[in-house]
Amino acid sequence: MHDVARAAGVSRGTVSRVLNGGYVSPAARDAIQAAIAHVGYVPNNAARSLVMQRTKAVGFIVHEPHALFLEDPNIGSIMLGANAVLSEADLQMVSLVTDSDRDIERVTRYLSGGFVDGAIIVSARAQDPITKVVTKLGLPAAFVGHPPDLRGLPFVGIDNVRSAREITERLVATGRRRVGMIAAALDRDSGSDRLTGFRAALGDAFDPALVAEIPLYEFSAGAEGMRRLLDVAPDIDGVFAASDAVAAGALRTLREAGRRVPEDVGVVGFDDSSWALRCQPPLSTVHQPAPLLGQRAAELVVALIAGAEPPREGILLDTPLVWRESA
Amino acid sequence: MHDVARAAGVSRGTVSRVLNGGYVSPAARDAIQAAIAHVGYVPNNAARSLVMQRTKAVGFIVHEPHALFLEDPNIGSIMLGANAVLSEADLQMVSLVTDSDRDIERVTRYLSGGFVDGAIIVSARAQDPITKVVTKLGLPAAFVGHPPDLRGLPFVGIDNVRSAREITERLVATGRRRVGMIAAALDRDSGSDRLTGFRAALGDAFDPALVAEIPLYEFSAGAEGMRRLLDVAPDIDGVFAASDAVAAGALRTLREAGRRVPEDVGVVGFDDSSWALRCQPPLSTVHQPAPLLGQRAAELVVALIAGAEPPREGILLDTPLVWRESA
DNA sequence: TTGTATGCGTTATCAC
DNA sequence: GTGATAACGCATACAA
Repeated sequence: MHDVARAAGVSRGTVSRVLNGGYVSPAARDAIQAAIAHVGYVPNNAARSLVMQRTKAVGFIVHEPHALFLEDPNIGSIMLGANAVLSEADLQMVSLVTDSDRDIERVTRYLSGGFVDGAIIVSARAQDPITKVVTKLGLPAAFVGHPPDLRGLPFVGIDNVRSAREITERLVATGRRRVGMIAAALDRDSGSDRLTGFRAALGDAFDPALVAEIPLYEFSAGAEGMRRLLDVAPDIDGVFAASDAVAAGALRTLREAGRRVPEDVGVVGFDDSSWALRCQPPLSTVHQPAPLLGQRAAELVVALIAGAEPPREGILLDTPLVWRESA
Repeated sequence: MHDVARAAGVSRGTVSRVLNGGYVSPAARDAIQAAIAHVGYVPNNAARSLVMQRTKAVGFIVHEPHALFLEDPNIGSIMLGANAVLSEADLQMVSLVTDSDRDIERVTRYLSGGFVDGAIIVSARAQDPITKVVTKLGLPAAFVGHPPDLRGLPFVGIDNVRSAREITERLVATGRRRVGMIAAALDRDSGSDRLTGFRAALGDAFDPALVAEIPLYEFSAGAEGMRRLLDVAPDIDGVFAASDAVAAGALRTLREAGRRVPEDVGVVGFDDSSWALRCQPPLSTVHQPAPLLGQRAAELVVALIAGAEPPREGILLDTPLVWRESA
């Protein structure tokens, strides 16, 4: 900047003013802009954030061991949704992957070090180091997903229990007698909530034997889960898969077993991701508004950064059923 | 920090020394650490980078309009590979998504503003704003993929021409007479190179009519491409799909058309992504070492940041064929 | 309208 | 070993 000021024959203060839009004469402005272009000057963000106390950057963190970046079709959409509104607010979204404990430790340092003005955090827990540092620092943050122990912090999510109950009821309404579930990720709230909803829908008809548990929302695990279901209940005629990817796996197993879908067995999924349309037949499923989740979360942090009061309670988004041909 | 110094009864300089590991008496050290814990002090990165002239952060940029984060199964693996080595070097990887022209402009500002010490850039072009700013600033950077116009800049990639030629030759060697290609993303070097390799493998037997062009590496586009191939050449008995996702789409079309794979027509893909094993039958394909790509690129920037000379030429990684049951 | 001076929170170079 | 003090590059209140 010193160079620019000298080249333009003005003081550094004036240069700063044209950069930030203050009072400056047209003549000086022109000279300075020419000088800027000439010396190829770029302002130093570190210095700027030091004095401004803000970076115009917002962190996007998926706090999940071994980044399910690769697995979960929703994450990407959430990211893009968040980025859209952050971008509109001229905030740079920086996404931080936490693939190991060491990463988590470094990310917390990054957050607390003042590199970002706020953060969006996907799938966190209250006892997480990241959640802790956020609350401790009072960093403007919004969470996506709502683990039971996170109440009190601003979040946006969906009602997994209710969605699961609704789609199960709809499945039952197609006349199924023996309906089971491939339940995934029971250690996460999304997974256990979906099972809860399924159970609620069935009421007395619920049969624990008809629940196949798998660790993750994965295609291959879904195929395996369906195999187990078929073993314990060859007469099964309805299946609620905990996600579309899981449902796709189930479909594969059913085809291999010679069962027709939806004639012999009805299958429903969850997410309404690209899997749903890619399946044969296309899946009936719960629409999860992933991009909207990201948008709302971003709007939250933007408001928080602007000084707004954190909302008293979380935001729950609608999850309409989309009925296709698999049930 | 002022608070810490006062609470511990020392000067700020001494506090800084225990943080960075300098000579300091055990007594003072203990007092300071206690004070740090007590006031909940966290160092300010902005101030630190301002004086240190480094941030210990590296940008990871996928420079592709409308982030193919969602589409490309490789990106995630490249990211994780890169993060692994950056993490090892205690560097924070921050990934920047460019989903619009506005994003691109903001990301260039972010890069030039000194928020990162280096960058890894996936699928860039020489005339890109991002590439330009990188070269102009002399920012330590490594590119993944090697568009023809990028020579001179450090990169790591694979030999698409050769890989495509090899797998096509292998496909022909299974006795196929009429082999076609579903060529995707011909506007990108990866896409056009794979077509070039395919053509080279076939030599005189190459028939332009047997090339179906699709815009992106997508399942549904693959299904559509296969449909077109079947129209122009019902007797087709071999297909090279430009990616596994494309091949998966082709498989769907073939099944719908009543063709058996590999009996009636042999199909091969590219990437060796999760699609390959998910297909029925599992795909023969070209293994693309995505995580390694990320690792090597990260190693490059780490070396560059440490002051190493940029390598004279790019690094090309091996792409072994993996032969399964689809051909 | 513009120049000057001060401070943002650290590290690093000195003397002590 | 430790305490002052000068940068680092910028924004801004104040003076001119």
